[in-house]
Amino acid sequence: MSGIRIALVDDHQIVRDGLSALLAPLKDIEVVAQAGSGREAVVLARKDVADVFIMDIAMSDLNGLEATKRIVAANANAKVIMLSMHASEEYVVRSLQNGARGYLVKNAAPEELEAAIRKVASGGVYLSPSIGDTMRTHILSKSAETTSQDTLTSRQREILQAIAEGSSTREIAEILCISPKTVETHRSQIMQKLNINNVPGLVHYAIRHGIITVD
Amino acid sequence: MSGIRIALVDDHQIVRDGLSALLAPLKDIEVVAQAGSGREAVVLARKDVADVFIMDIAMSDLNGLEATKRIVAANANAKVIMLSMHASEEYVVRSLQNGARGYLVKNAAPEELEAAIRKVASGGVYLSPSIGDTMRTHILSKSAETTSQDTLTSRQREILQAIAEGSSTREIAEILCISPKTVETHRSQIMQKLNINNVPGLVHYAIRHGIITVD
DNA sequence: CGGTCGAATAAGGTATTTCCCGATATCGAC
DNA sequence: GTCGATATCGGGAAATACCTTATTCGACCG
Repeated sequence: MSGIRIALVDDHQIVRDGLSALLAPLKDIEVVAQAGSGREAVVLARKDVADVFIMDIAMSDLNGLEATKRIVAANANAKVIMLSMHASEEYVVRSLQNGARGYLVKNAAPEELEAAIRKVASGGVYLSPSIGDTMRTHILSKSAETTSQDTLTSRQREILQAIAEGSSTREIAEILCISPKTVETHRSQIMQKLNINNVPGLVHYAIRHGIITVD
Repeated sequence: MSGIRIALVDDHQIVRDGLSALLAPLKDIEVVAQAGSGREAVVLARKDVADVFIMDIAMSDLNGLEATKRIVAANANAKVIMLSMHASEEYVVRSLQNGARGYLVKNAAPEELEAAIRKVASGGVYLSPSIGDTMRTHILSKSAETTSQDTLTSRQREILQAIAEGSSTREIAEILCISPKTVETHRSQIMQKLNINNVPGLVHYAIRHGIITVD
């Protein structure tokens, strides 16, 4: 292997460029692509342009968790490292469940980034040191767990995210290239599944389950 | 002046390091300090260690707006460039009101960062190009402008809370013993004041401002 | 292999809600 | 004492939601 090919996924260009600059001195690590959204990242994964995806967990158009799931589904070679502001247990667990191989909190030292990339590229799993305690408590408390399965399908989560971010039915239909009627149907099915019957309730659910973030 | 001294303020070290790496090639611009919180930044300002502060607007311990106000109060020489994810009119106006000299959206090109630093260091004001339209609409749409203050009346807060908690227009009307029409009027006036035009947006606002809680 | 089931897509028709206009009364400020 | 902001309502057009039904497609199962 001549080098490790990296794709940066974050909806802020300045963050991407910053990461890119951080990685530039490392000769065998090359940033070969950038994506400003989850959707773009999935396209990159299909083309197999990169070995490791460094992905912000919170993005507006298709969030990092969902994007990760699709990336690993689209390309078994692709490894994903999640970048997050939170060391929240739920995010970590969900990231790993969705196929991520690494989880870095954003206030990690830059050396961690390199370490994570090398570990993940060689087939390992890397978690920020600050994750340790979180995970331990998680595993211990896992006895009565029942896997907090959201019964939502990925399509439903996608639509829920858009709704909770404030997109109108029509806008969602246009973005996803489906009929507004279909979006309505999805919305009602989501509401029925979750037993929620108003939009604010959906927003609360989405926030609690990390589908969107409010900061 | 031998060079421009920069202080980076962001609560994520990896973002600070990224910015630092971006600025490293510029020989007359030197990053002399970093702060991981607004409070630390204020301390730096008192010591007069930097000419220009590059500050994330969203920080947990003391947000960028408040920190900016204290920095310019503590050191008249200090200039502040806000870094934000949003081109929101409100943030821009509040930033400038609080004494910031520049406003950059995070998905700006890296060249913008340099341009902003030089402009601000020489006493000017720099706004991201994408701010132009925002500001123009702001000035136009507010001929009778009085204030861009988001000070909702207590009645408006009351209604906003109910909306954000999931009550329908009709339900709110019944609870408050007023006409649904009145509730509608309140809602539109709230939306107009806050420049938000959908219910999820109101929910986000209410959460951010502690009018409701999600946890 | 045929059947069923869940998921995604969509349409039609009715009910409800929003949106845009306007209106009135109060109340504090200048 | 007028002016602006607030709080209260209504009419009517436009948009949206809600309910029901339907088709397609892959998966799974006996």
